[in-house]
Amino acid sequence: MPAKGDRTRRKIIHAALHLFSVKGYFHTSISDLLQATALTKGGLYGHFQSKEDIWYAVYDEAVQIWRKMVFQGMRQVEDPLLRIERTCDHVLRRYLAQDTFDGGCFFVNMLVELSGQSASMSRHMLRGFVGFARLFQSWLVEADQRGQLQPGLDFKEVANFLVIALNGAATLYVASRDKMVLQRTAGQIRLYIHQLRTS
Amino acid sequence: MPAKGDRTRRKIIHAALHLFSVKGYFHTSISDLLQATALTKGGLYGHFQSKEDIWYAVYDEAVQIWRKMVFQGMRQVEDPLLRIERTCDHVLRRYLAQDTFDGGCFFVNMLVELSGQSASMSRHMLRGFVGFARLFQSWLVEADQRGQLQPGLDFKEVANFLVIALNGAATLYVASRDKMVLQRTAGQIRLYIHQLRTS
DNA sequence: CATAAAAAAGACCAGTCGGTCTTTTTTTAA
DNA sequence: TTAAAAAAAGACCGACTGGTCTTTTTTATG
Repeated sequence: MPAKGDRTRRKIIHAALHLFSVKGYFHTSISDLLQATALTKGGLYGHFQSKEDIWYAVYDEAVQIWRKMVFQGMRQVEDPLLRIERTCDHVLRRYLAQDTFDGGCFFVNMLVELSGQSASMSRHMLRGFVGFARLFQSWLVEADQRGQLQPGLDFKEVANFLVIALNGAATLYVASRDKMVLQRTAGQIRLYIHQLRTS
Repeated sequence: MPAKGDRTRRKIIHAALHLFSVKGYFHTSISDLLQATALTKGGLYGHFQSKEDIWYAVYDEAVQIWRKMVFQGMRQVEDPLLRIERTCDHVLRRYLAQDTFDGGCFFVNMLVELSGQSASMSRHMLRGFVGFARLFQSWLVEADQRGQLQPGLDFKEVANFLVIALNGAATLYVASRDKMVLQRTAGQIRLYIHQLRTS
């Protein structure tokens, strides 16, 4: 079983993850990738068929890292509303504030850049965002079954709004590099979630 | 007074505004611009010194259009909280939902794409976003002076959160093209603002 | 209508783009 | 240690990048 190839492949993926995050997909050239990996064209194209191919591998890797950061220890949190609050907090104060990928949020950056450019790539990402919203929605349903929620709430709308707030924070943070943006957002999201509770 | 030149200049700006919105700044080539304006290099570079020059002109134009759409009739609204609500609604249901520039929100798209690429361009835009947040903040102060707000609110934080929510809606809308995203966000923002009121 | 100035044309530039292909080197396993 | 396979090298490709510059055409004005 060849081991060297896997290592190189991973090296490419991580270099690309960093570059795509910071420079964007289109503005990252193959030469940038070659420089970052100390490879040549032959070396790189032996592992991937195309730039787009690299992107899909990068996306998968990014999802794995993101999941690990954001949902860590979340199974033990029994209160579903607290789980939502903590998850949002992890997105803002861990994933974003610790500059996991540099260049802000890989997913939001790519979503904005690739929408209208590559139908398949943006569809791919959109599925991720929708899945995230649906997870929040299921936790809201869970909270409702426990009688924790105010009556008359539209769960889908609330879940959507949370994802949107996180996305918005990522856009403003990437430009300002001001961690206050993240803290303020975390504060308001907590407030918002508290107001969903039965008073 | 030459009139033809101005018309061509405007034609370039509008074509670029559309292309930058849909394809992004880097992914829009000068040839794209030439094709869209039916000009040649000589014609285009007679009006602008560089691609970046075009961008700055496009930005100014975009701001003008955005302002007109979003703040229309807002001076007559005396209740500052209602003014905030209406402005957010205009951003979502007019500016975004009517696909003013195609490709979602020009400002958010550019902010994400150009952050970390061009310090001057992203600083330029960031100033716009900060100004928008400050406007909300001043309206919140106004509302507070009228005794309309709950005690203990952080105006800066609230203003920031509103801008962030609008930004987030733009990112999700550009990818999904689902107007429900905008309606849901409008609903939640209204709810959020209502909860700021003295109960 | 003539003329000066503005506008547009388009050939040209060096550099870069993503990608291919043959050759060489390195790694792996017998 | 050697042979097969995997990995990497790097020359090469056509297309395209943003931008310059001289020439031609169009426009506005006396």
